Amino acid sequence: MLDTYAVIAEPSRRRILDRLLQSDSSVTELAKDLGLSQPLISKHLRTLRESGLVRVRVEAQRRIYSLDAGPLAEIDEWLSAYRIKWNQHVDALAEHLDQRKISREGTTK
Amino acid sequence: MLDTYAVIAEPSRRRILDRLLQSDSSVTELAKDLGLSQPLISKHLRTLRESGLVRVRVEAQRRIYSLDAGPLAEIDEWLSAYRIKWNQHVDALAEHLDQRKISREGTTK
DNA sequence: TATTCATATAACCGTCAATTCATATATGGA
DNA sequence: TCCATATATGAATTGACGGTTATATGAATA
Repeated sequence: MLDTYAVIAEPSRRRILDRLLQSDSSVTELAKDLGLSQPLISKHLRTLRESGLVRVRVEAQRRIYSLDAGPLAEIDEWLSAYRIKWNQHVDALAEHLDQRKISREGTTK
Repeated sequence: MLDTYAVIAEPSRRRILDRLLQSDSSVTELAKDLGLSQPLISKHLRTLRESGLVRVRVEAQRRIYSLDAGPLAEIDEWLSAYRIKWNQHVDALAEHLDQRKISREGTTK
């Protein structure tokens, strides 16, 4: 089973969470809203369920998924040790982004 | 190239960052402290470098790595939308506990 | 009951990252 | 110059994960 860090490393799963932040949703509704296949959504929801980030309730044939942000607190705690630091390094960040931009300008992608 | 979420999804890389939070360090020192092989540390450091989370300076034969927490701000921002949710959860829990407390206050027990 | 809707899951494939081993590069010191 | 130290990197392996297709399960409905 994936830990919370690995779970939110996946962009589609973050989109699912962002969507559930707005309102609870069924699987089909999520698939339609995010433009992803139903099996893929179901798979991601399984991962999210197993990591405790979403919960399900059954309504007739539908499964309604809702957000549980609790597990994200662990990451927030880990980040807190770094929060003091990044203000000190704003200049370095800007410089780094410039470097990345320059790197990408030579690529086909 | 991995994005910041993927970079910190790797436990060893988080350990490297945690280590660098204490003090700057050479590759060999990191390898020794974390009990990982030198090539592995170098590879993780490359990833961390490319994502802007660490910087290097050369001191004789050594490369001294230091932390740059800047990119973590992106994750912190993403989390901020959820922060209110787990506070709600905590509030709800606290309220629930308060209710129980109030209930008990009427009883002889 | 037959059918349709909603969801989960199995089987499979391709990709990609983590890890190890061996080696290259570069610096400092004898 | 020769050797040791410090680090990076290439090659190869392995395993895990995202995504698709096809199918199973089960509930609602005509």
